[in-house]
Amino acid sequence: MPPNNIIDLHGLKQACSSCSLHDLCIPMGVSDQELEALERIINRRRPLHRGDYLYRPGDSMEALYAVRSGSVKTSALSDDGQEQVTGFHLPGELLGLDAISDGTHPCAARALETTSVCEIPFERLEELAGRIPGLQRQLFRIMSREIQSDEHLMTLLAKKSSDARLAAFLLSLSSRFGKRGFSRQEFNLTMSRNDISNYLGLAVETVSRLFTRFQENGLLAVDRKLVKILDMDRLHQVAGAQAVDEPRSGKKGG
Amino acid sequence: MPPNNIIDLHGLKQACSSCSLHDLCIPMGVSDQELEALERIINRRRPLHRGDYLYRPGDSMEALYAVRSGSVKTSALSDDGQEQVTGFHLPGELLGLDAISDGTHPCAARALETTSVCEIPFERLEELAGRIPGLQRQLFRIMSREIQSDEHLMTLLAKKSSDARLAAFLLSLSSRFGKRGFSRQEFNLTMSRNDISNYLGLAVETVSRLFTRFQENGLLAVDRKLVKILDMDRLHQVAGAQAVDEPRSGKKGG
DNA sequence: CGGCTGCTTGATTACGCTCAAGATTAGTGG
DNA sequence: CCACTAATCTTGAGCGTAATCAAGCAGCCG
Repeated sequence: MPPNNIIDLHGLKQACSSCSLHDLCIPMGVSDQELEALERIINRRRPLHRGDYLYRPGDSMEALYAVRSGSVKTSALSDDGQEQVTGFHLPGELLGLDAISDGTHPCAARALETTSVCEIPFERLEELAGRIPGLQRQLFRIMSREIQSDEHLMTLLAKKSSDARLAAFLLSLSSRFGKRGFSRQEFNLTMSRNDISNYLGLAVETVSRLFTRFQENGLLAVDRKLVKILDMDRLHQVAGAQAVDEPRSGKKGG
Repeated sequence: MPPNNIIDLHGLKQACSSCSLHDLCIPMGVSDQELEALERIINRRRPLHRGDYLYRPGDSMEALYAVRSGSVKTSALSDDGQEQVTGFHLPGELLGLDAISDGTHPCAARALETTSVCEIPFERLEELAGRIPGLQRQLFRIMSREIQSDEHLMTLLAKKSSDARLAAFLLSLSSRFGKRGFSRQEFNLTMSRNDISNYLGLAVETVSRLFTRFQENGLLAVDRKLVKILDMDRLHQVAGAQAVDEPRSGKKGG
């Protein structure tokens, strides 16, 4: 008989142990035996299509979600009702951590492309974490990392010029793609220019102009959604300092 | 004999059960019995003076800290070496959550005034959390709340005008002081204008001008560090929408 | 093929920054 | 307690970056 610790929905098996995201996702630092217990509580959700909501603000939080493939955007509504994109999530990343405190999702999560996720019922995860120290620790670590990266983004928004923001954004994507075994030089932006600008606290027009300028300056080759990083070093410089970009005309970046 | 679950350092007893911050701090949602176990691992630190570091970036993280009295500012160094203030922490708030993932503090924590903190050795806290479900849950909640409030700040930095930022900042302080039993209308800013401007992603001069304008418009009465909120409703309006402030000259807020 | 949405480009505006100087406060030592 | 210094804060003038407004272009859907 089929082992029922491997749930088989929609004709696809899933198992953390064989998952390529093992090193990035929850299982990291958990023994094989403990992994089985974790696998037993995880459900596989039907794949989401572009634009589908994984959850909406106000939805009660029953589970965390780990992205398996595809990508997801999370966004909050500010007091005055406008959207603020709070993050883009790649395979191996955990969604819904901000909902634990209230038991209700403060954010929306929407698929940017065809996306599949693992659903991890939170109560059972909590219970398991109490019994498996390595799992508890890993959850603390993941949440801590989230806080750290939020602080990083705060710094970006508070202190950096528009070109530094976009450069840092591209480098972050590059690095995350690299960790997942994809190219660090060339990748597809699954989100719209609008999403990017929203996330970075800029106007769409500014982001569009920046892509053009980065391309003119030989930092990137951009073809619609496809981005090729041509000069990683200079991109790092642009991301680090403020407007150290070097436009061909000699005038200071803007 | 004195119960040795109440540690007595520097002549001061401490006990979570009798602490006025009970409802805000870790103990919330933990039974009396479990509280004793928590109290046993918490150390009391000698009070910090204004400017003292609780920890510095790069310090290894051995403990979390709960503010008991006073206030603390946390700040990170961005790639290009400038300071970014990431938060101001009032009594009952937990510090050091961003250090769990690496075991190293990415931020500095500095006392803004004479401040006392509880030191909570993290390894022992983790171990305890594994045995006390309510404690584990409360820790997840606290970290989740931190993520949520970071997202809120991201929205502030990405979308709001300068006056909305300052208004939101003051309202946040007001609400937090209120929860601690202090006045919501009148309080002291323990941080410098520089710290505020840094935190809000503005120039010092802008913050200074905003205080002046808020006062001219009858929103606040400001006397150096002392702030009195005169019109809470309009301050909320300013914080919510962008530049809905109504300067006497009739020109739109800027 | 037509209508739509998303993206790009241009012109102009404005918000908040920078630079600069002066005022007030806090800190220090006689 | 007061004088002196240093730091913080306030105010003003001018500028620059990115937003806004406006139009045209390209890709994508039915």
